[in-house]
Amino acid sequence: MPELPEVETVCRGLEPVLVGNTFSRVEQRRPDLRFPLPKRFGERLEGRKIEALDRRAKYLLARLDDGEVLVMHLGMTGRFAIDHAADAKAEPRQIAPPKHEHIVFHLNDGARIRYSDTRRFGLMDLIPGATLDDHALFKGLGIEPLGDGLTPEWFAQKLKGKATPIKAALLDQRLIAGIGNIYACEALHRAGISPLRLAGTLATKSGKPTKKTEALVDAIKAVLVSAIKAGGSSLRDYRHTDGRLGRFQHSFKVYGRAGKPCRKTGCGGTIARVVQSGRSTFHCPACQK
DNA sequence: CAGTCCTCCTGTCGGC
DNA sequence: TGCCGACAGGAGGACT
Repeated sequence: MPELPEVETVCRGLEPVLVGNTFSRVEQRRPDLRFPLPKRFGERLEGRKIEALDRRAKYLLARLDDGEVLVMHLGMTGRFAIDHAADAKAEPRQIAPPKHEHIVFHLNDGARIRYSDTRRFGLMDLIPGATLDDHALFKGLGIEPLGDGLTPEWFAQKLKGKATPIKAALLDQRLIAGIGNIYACEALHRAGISPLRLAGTLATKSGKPTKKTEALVDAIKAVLVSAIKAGGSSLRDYRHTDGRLGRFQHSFKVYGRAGKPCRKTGCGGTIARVVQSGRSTFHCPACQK
């Protein structure tokens, strides 16, 4: 579910509540999400002040005052909801928590942050900040698509000789980190590139960028920036931390639009759905080459 | 090594 | 209605 724009939106929603605040108590209702939660997870968080909240790829990183980092990933269905201090106080104690609400962070000022995750593909871990980059989750993670590193020259060099379809390359978090199924489809449509095209054909033999490489780099950045501005995309589970829905799903040109007309001006094509490496790809065969 | 497929888990939706 | 299969935003790990 949540790809870079959704995680970024969640990060911006949590930041003003978390940063400068201190965990007073953590309710942990099951021992694991996708992986076992760290030993003594709650106790290790209690009393810790949150100094900063960052996003890396699709991960949220809460920097704690003891040098540890609370790493959080939303998987497919992870969701944070904030109860501000006044609301948390006003509401009577719940009789039974919602079925898939697994973790509740209580903060010193009385606010609560509730994490729910139906499918439990999310993860949380506590990792020393100094070793974060060497941790298995982050070692080998690719560059940020909205950073300075993503240039046509860099991308062409990476794609050179690749025999995999460009759609799969966009989903490979070891190259560019943060793009998921929706934004891979949307970026390719925006760039006029077929998702079936082999990645290596987006560079010259010597690894130089082509017009297509440039178009794709521009499209990736543009679609992610637009989606962040719209507060992400809401399909099934994704919500802002205040419960609002994202709006970018209304701007989809291809995702989820199989059988509908292509929205590119003057194209006249029909959006098709194909399956690539087990996942749905939406594209317009008429204008994506 | 590169590339592909399966799997974790729960819920929903469409077809018969 | 009920049952069954397909599918859903991710990504680690096991294959070939």
